[in-house]
Amino acid sequence: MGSEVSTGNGRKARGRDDRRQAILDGAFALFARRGYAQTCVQEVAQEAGVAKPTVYNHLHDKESLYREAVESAADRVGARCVAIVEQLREVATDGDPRAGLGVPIRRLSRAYHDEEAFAVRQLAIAEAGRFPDLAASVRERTTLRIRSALADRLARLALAGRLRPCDPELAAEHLLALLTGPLEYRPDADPATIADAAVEVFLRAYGSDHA
Amino acid sequence: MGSEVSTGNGRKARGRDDRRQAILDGAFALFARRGYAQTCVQEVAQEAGVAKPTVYNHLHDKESLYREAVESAADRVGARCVAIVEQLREVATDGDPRAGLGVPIRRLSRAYHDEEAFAVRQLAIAEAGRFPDLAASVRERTTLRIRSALADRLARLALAGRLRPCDPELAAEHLLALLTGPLEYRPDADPATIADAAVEVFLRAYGSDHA
Amino acid sequence: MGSEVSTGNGRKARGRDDRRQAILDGAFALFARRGYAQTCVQEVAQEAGVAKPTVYNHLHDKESLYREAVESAADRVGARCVAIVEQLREVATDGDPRAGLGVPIRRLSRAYHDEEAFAVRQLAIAEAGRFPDLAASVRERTTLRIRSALADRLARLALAGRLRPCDPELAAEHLLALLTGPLEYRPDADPATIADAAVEVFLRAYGSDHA
Amino acid sequence: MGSEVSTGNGRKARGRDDRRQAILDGAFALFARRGYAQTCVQEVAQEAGVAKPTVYNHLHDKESLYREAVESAADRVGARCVAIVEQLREVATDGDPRAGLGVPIRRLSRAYHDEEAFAVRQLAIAEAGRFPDLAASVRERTTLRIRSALADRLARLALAGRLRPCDPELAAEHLLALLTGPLEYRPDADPATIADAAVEVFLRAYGSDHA
DNA sequence: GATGAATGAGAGTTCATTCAT
DNA sequence: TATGAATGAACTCTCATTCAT
Repeated sequence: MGSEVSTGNGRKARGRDDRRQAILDGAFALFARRGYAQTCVQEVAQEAGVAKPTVYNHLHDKESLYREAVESAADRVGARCVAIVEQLREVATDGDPRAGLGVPIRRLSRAYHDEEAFAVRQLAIAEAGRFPDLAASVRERTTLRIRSALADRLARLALAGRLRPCDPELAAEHLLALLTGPLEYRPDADPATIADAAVEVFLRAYGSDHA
Repeated sequence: MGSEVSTGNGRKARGRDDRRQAILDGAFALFARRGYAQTCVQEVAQEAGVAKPTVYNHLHDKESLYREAVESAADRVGARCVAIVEQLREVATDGDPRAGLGVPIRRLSRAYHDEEAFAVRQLAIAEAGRFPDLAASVRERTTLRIRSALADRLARLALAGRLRPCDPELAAEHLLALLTGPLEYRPDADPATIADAAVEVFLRAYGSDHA
Repeated sequence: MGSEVSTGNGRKARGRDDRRQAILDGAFALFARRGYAQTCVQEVAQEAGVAKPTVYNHLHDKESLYREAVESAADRVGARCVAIVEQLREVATDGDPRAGLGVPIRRLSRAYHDEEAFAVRQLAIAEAGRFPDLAASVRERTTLRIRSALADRLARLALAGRLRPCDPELAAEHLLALLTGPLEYRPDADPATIADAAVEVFLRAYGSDHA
Repeated sequence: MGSEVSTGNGRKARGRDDRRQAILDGAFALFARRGYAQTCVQEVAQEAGVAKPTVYNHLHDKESLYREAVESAADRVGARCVAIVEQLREVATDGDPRAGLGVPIRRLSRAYHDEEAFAVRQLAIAEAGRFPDLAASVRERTTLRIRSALADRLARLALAGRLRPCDPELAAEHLLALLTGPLEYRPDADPATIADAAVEVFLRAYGSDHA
């Protein structure tokens, strides 16, 4: 309660931001379901329970609306995945790498292939013509951020002698590729199974010889 | 006389198909550059040097136009890649696998990541809302076909003892993933370099022990 | 204050309805002059002094526009004719029926054959293919309503012994047919003359014997 | 067989006319079902089993096609009705007019209200905007021709003292009106019943006093 | 700040009509 | 003469965006 009324300003501002976020979330859902051109601002307004001009008050035009909706969702997805990668921190530096990697990588695989993550990637690519830099922006917020966090962990493992010496950035790319690639071919496969096979292959290629 | 008739017919029929293909090719180029909604049929017609209704005579509506343009290009890309994979036939069954794989995989990497291939994948995903089955259709024509051809080659290599025993389908997926994944992170990287690293990792994981 | 509000609301609401009615009236005039297909929504908008989408805001599409324009005019025509028929109320129950019927039937004849009434009937029939129920709807609003009012009057006359006993519905149909029929053959004839002949024949057939 | 091959010219010419008439008949059926604008020349061609340009070879453009199709059907309808009216010739000049009129008028009623007759009247009115003189042309070919034939018969009856002296043209209009009018109000009524009531009323108004 | 109403611009689609064969 | 193919011209409808309240 205290926080609710802490300041008149705070409440208003929070209210504004909430409404803005509600619009963005509804917009993202609609864009994901129907694509940019099929989704009209009218519908976004309805979904958020406001009138059309209100949408224009918060997001200046349809393009901003799209961009911000996608980037906002990308941040969410990126944050989720990075949080999982960072759980590799302690567990993975000792013990059998296979055991240490297994569980987190499975979780990463699931998070990286859930509905929202797919939608973010799709929307970023779909309108590459209209938003030439959106794909890069989303990549920054998701893939690169995740790769970076993962490379950190792999570097520590290599330093600890649990992986053979390697370029950690490239190793991370390879691990993520092994995670993502097979789902291209079998969209209905179980991410966990894919993950286990990926770890297997990754360790055979990158594990230290005496492992 | 026979040749006259057949030529006459052939010319006509060929003429029709040529025009149709010209429309599809122009459409694909425009769709790739601007996306589905931004591209108007008028422009497609201009690009192909015909009038708008002619486009409608050959392809029933804008949606068919898109679908057929994308599928036609997908067939082209698939055929190119499969042809390269099939060059692995002779070279790869003897000698050092590294040497045998290196060149064709580099070529595959380039073919798999050229402009047209990118565009095909992008257009298939971009309008998943409007064409729910197009992505699958394109996957069938490109990725799955290529994976299948590659799995054939890898199976022969495994049989020849040049790879460790493995599920050739999964091995193919992994090799292709190692080829494709890193380009997601560094779109400007050199496909050849990527390819070499991919082969390196692949062989460390899948090569027979005494290699 | 109450009046202010109600006026304000009234003005707004009235303004909306006025604009809607203006669109319908303009549309009816154009449809009558050129037919459904020849009239484009653009012109309707111009005629009403609004922009094209405004027409679509008020009437959902061209078909609704047509239907509502015709039905609205039909209501007008029906109301006019019924009002005339109801003037038969007092005059016709005593005195010479010929004298009592003469004037109102002349007026009815004119009202039933004025430009708007013709147009309504024509537009209802013209697009019977596209609007299979419009003809019935218009008949309900005009002919049947008028017949019903006229049958009421004739029933009273029969009850008063001024007409021979008869089915008033059928008698009304016959009177109206005698009024309308001849104009089919001579569109330029004077409705009043036609009316007098109709009354003459009607009374010879339906008048009480001692008249 | 003889007539089939009587002359090469005859056959050809007959073939031409047959094809032309087939086109007109198909066109009339389609126009009746869908209206002028909804019917496209393509469909008319299909219905007649020829290619589109063939239609243009026989009938110069869509407007001629419509006009000629409607007029041709109008001639058919008019001829049928006139033939029936002319059966009044012998029967009606002696004996009870009621008996003499009854049957032919029933038949006329049916012929005047069959599907084709309705369609002809509808198509003539429907496109009054585009073909300002078509309604008059059709009226000439149907209503006026029938009225004229009927007036002839009624004149003979009057001359024979079986009807009171009257303007036969007007009397014919009135009889036809009594026949047609009630069907406006009850499209599903039985034409024969209507006809009987019409004859009843007509004779009460126009019958000679001592009948 | 939020809304109902209005609009300018533009796109897909259809069709009568004409060539070239 | 009959046709397959091509086209110019329209027209319906939609939508992002802006006023006035």
